[in-house]
Amino acid sequence: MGLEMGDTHRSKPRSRRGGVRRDPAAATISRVADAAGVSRATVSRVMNGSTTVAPELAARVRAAAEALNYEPSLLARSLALGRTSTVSLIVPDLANPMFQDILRGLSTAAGAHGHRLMVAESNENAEAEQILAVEARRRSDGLVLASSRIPEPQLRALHERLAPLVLLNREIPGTAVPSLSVDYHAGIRAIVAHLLGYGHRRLVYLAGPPASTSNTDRLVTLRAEAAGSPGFHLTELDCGSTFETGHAAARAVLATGATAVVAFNDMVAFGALSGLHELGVSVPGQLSITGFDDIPFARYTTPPLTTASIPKNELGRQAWERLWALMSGAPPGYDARFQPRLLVRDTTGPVRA
Amino acid sequence: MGLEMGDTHRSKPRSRRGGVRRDPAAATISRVADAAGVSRATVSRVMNGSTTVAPELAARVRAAAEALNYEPSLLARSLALGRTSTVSLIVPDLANPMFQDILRGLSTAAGAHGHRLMVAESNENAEAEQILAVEARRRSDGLVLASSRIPEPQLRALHERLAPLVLLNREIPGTAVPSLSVDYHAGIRAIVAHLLGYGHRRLVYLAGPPASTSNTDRLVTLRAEAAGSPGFHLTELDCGSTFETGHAAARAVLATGATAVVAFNDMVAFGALSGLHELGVSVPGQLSITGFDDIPFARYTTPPLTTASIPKNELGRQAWERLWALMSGAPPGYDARFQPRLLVRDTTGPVRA
DNA sequence: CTGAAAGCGCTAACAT
DNA sequence: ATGTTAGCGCTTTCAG
Repeated sequence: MGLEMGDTHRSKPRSRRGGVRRDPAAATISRVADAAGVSRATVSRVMNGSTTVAPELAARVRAAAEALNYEPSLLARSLALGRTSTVSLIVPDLANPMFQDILRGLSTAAGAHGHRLMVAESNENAEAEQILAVEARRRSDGLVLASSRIPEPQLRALHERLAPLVLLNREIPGTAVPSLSVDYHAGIRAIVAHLLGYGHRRLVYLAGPPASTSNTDRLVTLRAEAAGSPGFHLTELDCGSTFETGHAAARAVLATGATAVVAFNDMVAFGALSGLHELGVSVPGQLSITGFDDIPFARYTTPPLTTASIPKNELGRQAWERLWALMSGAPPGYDARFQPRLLVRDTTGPVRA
Repeated sequence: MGLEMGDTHRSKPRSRRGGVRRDPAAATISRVADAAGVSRATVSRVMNGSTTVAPELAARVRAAAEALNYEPSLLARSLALGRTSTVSLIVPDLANPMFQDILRGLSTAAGAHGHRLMVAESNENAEAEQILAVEARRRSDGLVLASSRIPEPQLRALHERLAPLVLLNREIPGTAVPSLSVDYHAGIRAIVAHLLGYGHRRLVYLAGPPASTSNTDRLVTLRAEAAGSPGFHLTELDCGSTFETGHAAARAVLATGATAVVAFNDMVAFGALSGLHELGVSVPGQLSITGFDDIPFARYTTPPLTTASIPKNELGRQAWERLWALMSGAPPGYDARFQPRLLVRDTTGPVRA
């Protein structure tokens, strides 16, 4: 099949200057072209399935590629094409199932369109997140920021450099950055109404990370509700967003004398539940607990957790849709604010007489 | 500061051929060079912190870069350098906390060395995994395959194309591919001994995905133990690796008449626990249950799950070390097989009289 | 210390 | 239908 190597495409001697070739034996488009006795353009055409190549030539090219174990460099291809077919996602905490679900939704949707996903975790650190965001964006064609902890001014200053950008649980008012979020206000109202209906009047809120805007949302609504309902007493406890912080807060919760605890999210609720259990407190007998997010484990705890469910996977999926639209110059969909669905399970009950 | 634009570095007119520039206004090294009145080489030197540049020139370059909002193209840089500073991870199931922990360990370690992580999920599909693996590898400098479901022959055929490659919970005997794994045999033996000590003689194994080699390991040991202990009766139930499958298996578990269930992993154990709970079965009163992995939730279930703990984060961290060694031409560390630690919690107890 | 030029591997407009 | 060539944006050797 005449697969000998030549150098017909390199008029000047290859003097091993410039960039570093990793594997000197690696097959390149030029080698394949030489081996098949065609031009690189033809090889490129064949590799990309162009129909305008004579069957015989195409066969020769394929044989050469096969023989040389040729695999086009995606890097070079990306550079030439101006796109990487990769998008990035940044989350505050990979350990949180909530973000993992978003990750899955995004990964799946992007994958279905031939795109890969790059992930990075900011560890709840706003500084780190900014660096990561810029770098991640530079390595890919688009970026999704989930529950970004970046303060508004910085985010506002940054958003143009990050475009195409999609925000999850965050928005930049006055800009066209697509945003998908959850109506935490509504979720909290539903939780409070549920608790009030059971006769609870003394609630304690296990607050999440201060940089979390959704924590602020919850707080604002909680305070408003407390202010609006006579006899409704609210205590706020700084907590965090993890099992551990929820678990550690058990004793403090007890000390407040509250009859119901509204946890920042399911992880915290789960931790508190466990901590309370260790202290011999029965739930919901002595104390009611609510979570937020409805992570997969929530329905399997004992007792199953009352929580506000949000469409995590959908958030990821739709983030992809918005991003894809942005990347292809189409109009992104309208911003959406998903309404949480209250799932009354067994960690809440009537207040003890 | 003389930041006007010029075209001194383009002898031929830029006729907008070849590759597609995404953003025509984007700052490139050439523009910065022109603006600063220096060569691209100098800009490159400055951007990469070379000390051999005259302070005055360096300042001019920095000013120009700043003014133009210049950000070097990581893509072009990667092409020239021959490396992407990115590594990839492929897991069967992103929903499994076990893999998420590995992901975190790897992500953190890689990040600390200035590398980014790319993830893909094979959804327990061996075919998809092979495609993903090859592509992921082509986009990055190295690959980690976690609990790969790729059959041995294919994996063996593929491993050279995937190098630098590190395997987690999998190995290719006879090759030099670094492998980090868990001694499932030992873990299962510890679990069985624990159960036998409580007087259990009829066990049921909730089997994981058939393609999982670690499932095979568990099975082999379980059968050996059963064969070696008179009176020890083992039933095998095909199950899977998720909550749902564990939950769905509850009734079947009961039907076996076993007094203890050995679940493939914590997720399955958790699902079974929940399913049994719904059927009014008390654990460990009527039935004992064990998991495997010790995912974060395991200690928070009610009752807390008896399981075999494995160093998930460490697996990710060390995977990075091996990969990094491979990529830098250093000898990778020795293969390691971590010994699970049995964590006796409250889902196991004496067999009912 | 700086610049010129070759090179990384691929794509696509243009010409034949 | 195929080849030629310019170009993607950066790095690095070499010469001065």
